Amino acid sequence: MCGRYTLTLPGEILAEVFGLDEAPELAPRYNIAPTQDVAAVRRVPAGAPRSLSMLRWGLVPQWQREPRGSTLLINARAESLQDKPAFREAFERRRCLIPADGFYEWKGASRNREPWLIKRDDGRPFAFAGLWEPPVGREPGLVGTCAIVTTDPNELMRPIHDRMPAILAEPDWNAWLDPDNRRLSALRPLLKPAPAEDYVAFPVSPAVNNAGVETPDLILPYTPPPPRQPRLGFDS
DNA sequence: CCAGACGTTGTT
DNA sequence: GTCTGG
DNA sequence: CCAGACGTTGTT
DNA sequence: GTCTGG
Repeated sequence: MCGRYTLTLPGEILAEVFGLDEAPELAPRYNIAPTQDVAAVRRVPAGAPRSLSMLRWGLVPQWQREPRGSTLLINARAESLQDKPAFREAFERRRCLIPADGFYEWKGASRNREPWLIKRDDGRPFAFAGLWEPPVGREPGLVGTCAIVTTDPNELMRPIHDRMPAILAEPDWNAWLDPDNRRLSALRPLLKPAPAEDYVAFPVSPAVNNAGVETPDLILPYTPPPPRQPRLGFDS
C-alpha cells in the first residue's frame, strides 16, 4: 500500500529529526501522489553525510530502456525484496528514508471506499523505508526514482487495510541508510509493522481522492454524510 | 538453449 | 476493462 | 493511491 | 542484469 501521503512540517524540523546539515526548503504537501517528486534522505556517495534530494516516486530499474508508465513501481513488498529483479540491487545498495508525517489508506471495497489518514499521535515525522535508482536515459533535472516498501498491517491498520508502509524505527535509520551495509538478513527484520500504539487513524474527506487537490483541510477529521434514504419500494 | 518479463494493489 | 497521468 | 481517458483521418 | 517459461 501507501499510494498517498503528507509531508507538512517545516524544513527546520525535518533537518533536526533526520540529521541533515541544512534545512531543506519544502512547501507543506497534503496530498503527495505517485509520479511526483518526493523528498528522500540518502547517503550518496557512500561515506557522505545524510542529504535530502527530490526523487520521482515510481522506481525505474536501470535495465529498463525507458520508463514504462504501465510498470510504475511505487511500492515494493518487504517479503520479496531480495527475490525480485526489479528491487534486489536497490535493496542491496540504494536504500533511502522517505520522510512523511501522515499517510492515506483507503478502507472498504469499490463503491464504499473511504480514505483514512494515519499519523503519529505525537505529530512527529517518521521515515518510510525506501529504495531508489539513478535516472535512466537523460531526463533533465531527474535525480533518481524511488519506491516505498510495504509490509503487514499493525493492529491499528488491520481494520482499514491489509498492507501498510514499512516505517523504520529511528535507531534503525543508520543501518538502513549505510550503502556499505550488505547484511540484508539484518535489514529485513527492520521492515516490520510499526507499533500501533504510536499512531492514530481517522477518516478524511474523499476530496483526497483527486491528486490535484492539495489543501490543508484534507488532513482534518471528516464526518461522512448520512446514507441516502432508500427509495420506498426498494429494499437493498 | 533463447525469449520475454522484470510490480503492487485491489477486484472479480 | 485497461491504461496513463498526477 | 484515484481519476480520467480510451482514436484516426482529414480538414481548417 | 537476472529470472521464468517454453
